[in-house]
Amino acid sequence: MTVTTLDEEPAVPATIRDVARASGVHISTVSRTFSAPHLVNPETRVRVLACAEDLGYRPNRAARALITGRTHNIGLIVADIANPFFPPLIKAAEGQARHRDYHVFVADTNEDQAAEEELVHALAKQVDGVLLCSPRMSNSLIEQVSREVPVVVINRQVAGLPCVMMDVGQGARLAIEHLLGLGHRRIALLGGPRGSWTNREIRRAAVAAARAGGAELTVLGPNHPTETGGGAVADQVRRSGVTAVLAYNDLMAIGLIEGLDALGLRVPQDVSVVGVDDIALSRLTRPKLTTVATPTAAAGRTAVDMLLQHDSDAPRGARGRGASAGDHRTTAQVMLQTELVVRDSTGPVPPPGRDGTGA
Amino acid sequence: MTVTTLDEEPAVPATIRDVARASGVHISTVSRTFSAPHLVNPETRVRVLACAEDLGYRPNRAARALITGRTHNIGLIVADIANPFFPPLIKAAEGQARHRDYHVFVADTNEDQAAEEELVHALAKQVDGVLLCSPRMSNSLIEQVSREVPVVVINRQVAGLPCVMMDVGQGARLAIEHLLGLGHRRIALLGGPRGSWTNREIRRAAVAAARAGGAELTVLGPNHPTETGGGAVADQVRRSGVTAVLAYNDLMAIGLIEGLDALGLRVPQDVSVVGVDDIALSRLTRPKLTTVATPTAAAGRTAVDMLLQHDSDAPRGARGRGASAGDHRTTAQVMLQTELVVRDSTGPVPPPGRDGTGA
DNA sequence: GTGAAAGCGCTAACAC
DNA sequence: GTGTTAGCGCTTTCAC
Repeated sequence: MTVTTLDEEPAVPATIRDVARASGVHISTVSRTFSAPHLVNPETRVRVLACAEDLGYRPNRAARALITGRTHNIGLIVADIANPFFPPLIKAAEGQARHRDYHVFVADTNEDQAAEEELVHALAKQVDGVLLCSPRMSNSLIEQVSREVPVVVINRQVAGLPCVMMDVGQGARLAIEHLLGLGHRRIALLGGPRGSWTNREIRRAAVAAARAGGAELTVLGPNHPTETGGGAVADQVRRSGVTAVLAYNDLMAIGLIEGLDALGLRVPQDVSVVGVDDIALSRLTRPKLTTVATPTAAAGRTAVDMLLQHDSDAPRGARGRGASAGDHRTTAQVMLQTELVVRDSTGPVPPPGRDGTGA
Repeated sequence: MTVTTLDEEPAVPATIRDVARASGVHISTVSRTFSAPHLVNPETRVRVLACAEDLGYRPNRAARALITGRTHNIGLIVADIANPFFPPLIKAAEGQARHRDYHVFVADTNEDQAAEEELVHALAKQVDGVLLCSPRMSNSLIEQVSREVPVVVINRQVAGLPCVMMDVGQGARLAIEHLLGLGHRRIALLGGPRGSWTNREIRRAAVAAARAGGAELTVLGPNHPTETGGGAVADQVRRSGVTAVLAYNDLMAIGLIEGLDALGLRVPQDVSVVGVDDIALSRLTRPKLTTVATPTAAAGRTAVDMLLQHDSDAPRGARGRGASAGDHRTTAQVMLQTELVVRDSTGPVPPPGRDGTGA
């Protein structure tokens, strides 16, 4: 009358108890076989392992996490996975995490602040830490989140929290100086999304560099940081009469070039355009894009390292209560260098009066 | 001598017990307040909710999953997140999942079959189902995985498993017919990665269409499905003397165009090139790419729907043992239509002897 | 080296 | 409508 388990494929995953029963030991011995093999008699170990293999047993990481407090997962929240800026960062983070036996869960917020907040809370208990990439949240919200789960912020500076930044300010300065060197004196800055730290940094540096060079800088924006967003301002750029544009990112720069093209303006003959990011795409368009290269892969790796630096520490939550998310970890702030890559989308300032905009 | 919890920010996340203590009810009442609010007295409910809010309590989804058997997460495994083909699919899947109160965890396998297998196992217990996108695994491995966790396969046909496919075969046929119509009779097919179902479908259809049109089809490959992979065969294409190429995907097509350009061959004047996927990028290159558009967003949405169609069913594993991963769900197989988008990378066959390759 | 027992945070019968 | 109890799959003292 009892239902016996036949030697078939398991309809339901085997648990630690099934393995214990099959190998004739207590469940704690099975547990040890997987989490502390050296504590178990070699003979017992091979027997247990054989039975486990046989039953297709795999430790349930979620159950383990409930007691150890460590899931061996890390969360990575990005604004827009379709923006080619992010994938290299994601891949680098995944690679680095894998080396340390961690898995990365990626979540996309669609550039939406509310989604961002909701996601980070949903992830909080399922991961040992979260990489917040280019967050659009307010600083205070980020701080609040960081009390719930360890956080490393990428592409933003938040006091008291570990941050990995790329020096886009320096990059923007180099870009402006490059344009000044080509003779440009009327320059536009294509602003990015509201709430973006990167955007603020670029603007601050660009404004300063332009002023220092005696150039006039027009700020256009905020804009959606996509090709569409860049294309949408082409007409505005034309009317503004500038001879050069620094865009918030490559996608916008490329969209702008397309848009200008449709209006009959050539890049770089009529207008010079500089992007930021150096996404793979920027080498594939015609003209190839002059841009500020950001070390995205390095940022991903560094962020993972910073998050996992206390890997061997006491667990958070559960048994090992005490270690608050943010405290006692060195809250290092790392600034990675950027560089200007000059390609074909920038050129000498056109002779005055060359098109209808006057000079 | 006892450490009392002060009214400070929680150093450790509040549990259901903390809320119970604070609101003077039993933990099961707190539980009900969150998972079945209608079963609890409105007055009690508001009190509990207030305390919960106060303590910053959030139900631990992992602990809940342990008992309900449902995590409200779904896993999405892709070959290469940096391939622009995937992000639209990912975003669509995420959007659809969110509507049903599910979260999507994305994992990247780096086109590596072993990583793919490892990842799917690691994910299995943390999600209610897995979307296997363009898997490189063998069919038998996929079937094995599907006994561990519900699976929906995207971009591949596996007997007995729910699949969402895009009819790239039809697309390839249209592409070849388009080239035939332009007078091309010597055509190359740039093969994609080994183990790709899409690759096999394209080849099968292209070979058939070419034969039917009396054209000669040279198959080149397998190749890595990236720009680099496409650029690497440019010389081979030139030497083969073909006048048109159908590439496994847009990335390879774009890489090939770059490579041909470097060899002094113009597209489409000297060689016509067709891609597959219609990634956003294909509209941004010069020449704009003629390509087979695949409904990636629809595929993502459909796959989520298929995975979640038994949403309200008994839980898998845990208490509700019995429902095996793959059984009793309608294993529908959906084939989504594709279409040919003609842009600027294809043109009439060049006059014979136009370049050194002869005719 | 191994077993017994407690318990992680939570839900789900079942009483009352 | 609420409390009691058992237990999800696992780890971790503590004995022996």
